[in-house]
Amino acid sequence: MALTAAWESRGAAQEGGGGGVELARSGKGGNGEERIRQEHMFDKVVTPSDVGKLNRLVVPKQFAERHILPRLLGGAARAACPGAVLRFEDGRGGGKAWAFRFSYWGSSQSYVMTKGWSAFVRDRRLAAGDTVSFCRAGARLFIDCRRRGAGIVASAPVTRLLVPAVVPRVVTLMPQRSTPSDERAPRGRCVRLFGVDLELAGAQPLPLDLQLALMRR
Amino acid sequence: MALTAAWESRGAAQEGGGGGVELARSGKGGNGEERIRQEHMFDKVVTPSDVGKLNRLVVPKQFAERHILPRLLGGAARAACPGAVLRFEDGRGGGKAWAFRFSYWGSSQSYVMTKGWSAFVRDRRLAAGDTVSFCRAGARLFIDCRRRGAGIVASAPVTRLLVPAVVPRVVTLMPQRSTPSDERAPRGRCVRLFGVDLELAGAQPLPLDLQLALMRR
DNA sequence: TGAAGGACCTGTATC
DNA sequence: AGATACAGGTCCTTC
Repeated sequence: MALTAAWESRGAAQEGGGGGVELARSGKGGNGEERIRQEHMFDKVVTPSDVGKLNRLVVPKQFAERHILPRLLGGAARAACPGAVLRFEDGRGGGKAWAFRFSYWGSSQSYVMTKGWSAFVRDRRLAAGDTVSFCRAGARLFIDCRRRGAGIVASAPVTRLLVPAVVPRVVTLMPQRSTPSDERAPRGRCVRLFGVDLELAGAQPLPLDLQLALMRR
Repeated sequence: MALTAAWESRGAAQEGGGGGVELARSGKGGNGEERIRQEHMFDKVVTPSDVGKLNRLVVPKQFAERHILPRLLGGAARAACPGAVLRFEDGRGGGKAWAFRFSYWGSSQSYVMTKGWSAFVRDRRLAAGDTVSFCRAGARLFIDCRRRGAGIVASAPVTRLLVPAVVPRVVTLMPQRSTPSDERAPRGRCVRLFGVDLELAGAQPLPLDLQLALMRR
């Protein structure tokens, strides 16, 4: 089965288009630096199940059907793509990337990211109440997260501007976890999300920006 | 886990050789009676999953690769035989036989018996902690089981002798199940296992002793 | 409809 | 410490 479909830029990639964000990051600079026009796709405040033993993230149907499915097989629907793999670059930069199997569970009529998801949860120490955020820049996908309480109210329309680098602290309604914070990404950095250009640490720009690989069978 | 003997008569099939067992059973006699030289292959103390809803028995890799795979397709390995059916005669005699689908699950890199296994579990009222025992005699395969606590210490070398007809009771470390014992095969008979000749009740000697049928795909 | 079967996945223990 | 084995799960199709 050929999953060719281009995730291509329909709006944001047009110059000066609608929701694109273009910022330069003055970071480690060098030849790895690159301007990236990013478009926010969606946030989700993860549930206990999303970060628990079920090893899956339920993807809101709207997001799945509006942003992911149309790109798979050029509009062919559920049955056609039983097991696609989506590759997301780490929103913090550093060249790390995450691959998630994206599929539809007919029994619960929901879209999920399964294989690979638990690794992200572990690595980022994601906990219930935290927010994962998905973004794209052209054909490249990005994922990042922020802690609960570090929130930005995400009520803006699709392809909105991303979070500012500095945000007001809000009241924490849920008890803080016991995990030592120094084991996590610093909160300031986490909040920054996709609002800035990503530093490309690796030399090569990762040949496959959006890797849609059908898994065996 | 003691993974013992070669499938082939390396020692046992030679006359008077090492591990072969040859006993006459004076039972129902008649023309169905037959002497069978049996060679023990392997035991497994079944886990809750092996007898639960998963409907599969995980076959220890060593046993699968050393005793089963070489016989399938003349040594062709995993990819070549994705779904074979192994036929085992019931170790208690009576002409009953069990067919199990034998396959390899690449995702967990483990060998399993699937289709047909749950029927055996039900029929023999196999429970976690019980032991299933696989044996062969020439090209014929046999399966039997014994209750936990009725154990024989299986620490003998390859192609060891099988269990004696009478064994000392050993201390039962695990609590006895509540299942009434009269619903099961008598313990004495069960313990006997393959240590005696099998009575062939059926008229025809079952045309295919070792049935290796490749299934679809 | 439900149970069985088939393929897939993952954490844990172990080597 | 990385790789492996496997116990215990998932969903989904078939019957």
